Amino acid sequence: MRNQEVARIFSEIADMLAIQGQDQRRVLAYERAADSIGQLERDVVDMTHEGKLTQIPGIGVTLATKIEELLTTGKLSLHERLKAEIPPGVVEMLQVPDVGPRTAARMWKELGVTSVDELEKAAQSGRIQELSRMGARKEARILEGIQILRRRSGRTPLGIAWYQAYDMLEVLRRVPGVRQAAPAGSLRRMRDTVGDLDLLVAAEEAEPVMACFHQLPQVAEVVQSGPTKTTIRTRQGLQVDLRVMEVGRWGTALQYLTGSQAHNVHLRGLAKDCGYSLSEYALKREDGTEILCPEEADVYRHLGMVWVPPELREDRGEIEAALRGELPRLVERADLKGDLQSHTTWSDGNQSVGEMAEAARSRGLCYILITDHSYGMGIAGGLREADLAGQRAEIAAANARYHDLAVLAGIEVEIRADGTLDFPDSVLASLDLVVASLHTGLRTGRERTTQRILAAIRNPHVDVIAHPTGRLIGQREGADLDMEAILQAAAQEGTAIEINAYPDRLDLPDVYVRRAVELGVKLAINSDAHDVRDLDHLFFGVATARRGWATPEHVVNTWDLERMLSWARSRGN
DNA sequence: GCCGTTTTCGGCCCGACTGTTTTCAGTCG
Repeated sequence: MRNQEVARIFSEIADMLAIQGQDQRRVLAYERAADSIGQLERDVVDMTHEGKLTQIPGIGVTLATKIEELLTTGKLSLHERLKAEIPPGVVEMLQVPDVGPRTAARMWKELGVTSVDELEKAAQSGRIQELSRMGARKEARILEGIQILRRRSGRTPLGIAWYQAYDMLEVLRRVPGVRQAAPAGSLRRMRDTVGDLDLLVAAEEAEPVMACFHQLPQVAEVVQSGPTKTTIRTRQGLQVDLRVMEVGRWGTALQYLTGSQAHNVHLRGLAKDCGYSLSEYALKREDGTEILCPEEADVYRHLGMVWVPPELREDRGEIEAALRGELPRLVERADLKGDLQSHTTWSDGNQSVGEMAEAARSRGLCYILITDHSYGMGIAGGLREADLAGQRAEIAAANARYHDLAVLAGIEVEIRADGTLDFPDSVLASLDLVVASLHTGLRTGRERTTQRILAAIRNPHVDVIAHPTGRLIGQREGADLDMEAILQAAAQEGTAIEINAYPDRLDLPDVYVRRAVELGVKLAINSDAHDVRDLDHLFFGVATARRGWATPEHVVNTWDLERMLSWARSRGN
């Protein structure tokens, strides 16, 4: 059973307990456990065998026992019992915006509604507004919520949400009186997908900002609107929250709005221990006097710690590390000296070797590895052995043109079904670096897929394993892999694991980056550019690395050319 | 439900907006 499955069951239990009106704390405990397991960098199965479940934040003895039951029997008695008591459609109703556990329970108990479809019928027939403390408006909201739910297409990839947020912020920044404007929420934490956009503006007056926000061309509908907070839905169906704050409260507001929820809860608990109450407005002493925090760092400083980079704010140990003053110096885009995966017209890229080289140079890189596909990737027009000489000539020509950029000869070689590679070792040895990946047979089972990758990791000519899980965000789950075995092997062999910066991939996913960093695995942040513009995606790859606590030292393409090549040569090239 | 050099019991973050209400519950983040 995979972590996501355990997380889903716990989350369902939380929903069902909430519908039953049970203690909110108990509900929260299950929600927290679900979150924690969903973000776990280790296999929960392995953790169980090692007897380390209670080391997972939010997992105590009771929940650890439940996880064991789930993994041994494939079922959880509490879950089964709740499922027998509450119709599944009632739990589904929680997906409807503005329907929470109380409303769902009342619909079920008082109207006999047991599905979203029945809820819609009840609303259309006016039965909901007849209930006490319900009204026509609430009923209309529920109907609207059902429509939104049916249109909703899930979470938005970071690479798309990022540009949408910046387009809106660009306009808001020009409103007179605006001092600062920034993204917050999961977007600022650079999660691989975001559920909605959170924007924060500091301004002398809120009204003009809100007025401008309402009139943005992206707005399809204003969902709610108050003096300091407005929620809209864009034409693409993305929800955007805007909060406007006084200039002097920027620090607390940005901290609050960035989250994560778990990070904030922990931080506010800490504030309480220090005799403060922390909100988005200020740190408040017990006598009611406020300490304003114009900058985010002020908030952390008052609580006795250093500023925590947003990418780390998931309550995964960053607060403890910040209190000790031991946060890592995370890798930054400016640390990258090269890119180790790029495609050209020799396979499925849009530009020539020369054009890619120029684009890399103009983005401040000192080296770029040309990695066209090998022939096994037939759909991408992969290279045959005979093509390599011609490509090498182009690479040599590009090198002759620059004194400040090295164009390296590489390949993205296909890992075949049996774990062997498309090219013999003799060919691979002639290249500067070899990147290996699999594009087919991702669904052939955990054991087989893991073995294929392990074989490639152990090949001394292979320097980098590209997009290891093969996931395509929002389209395809990653392969079922024994990631722990893969990372252990990579650590032992010195093979680098790629963090593919393509916004659809961001693969290795952040939770495994964290584990890779713990194990001392070498990482490579690569654009996988098929077009010169794709080189800009490196930024998202860096963000993913940062979310996994990676420092420049972990990332081979922050190293200068000499050191990077000497590592590659030590691998057998 | 979890968690702890204040505690093994008694805490567990804080506020905006909405709707149906004359003071607050529900939802959301």
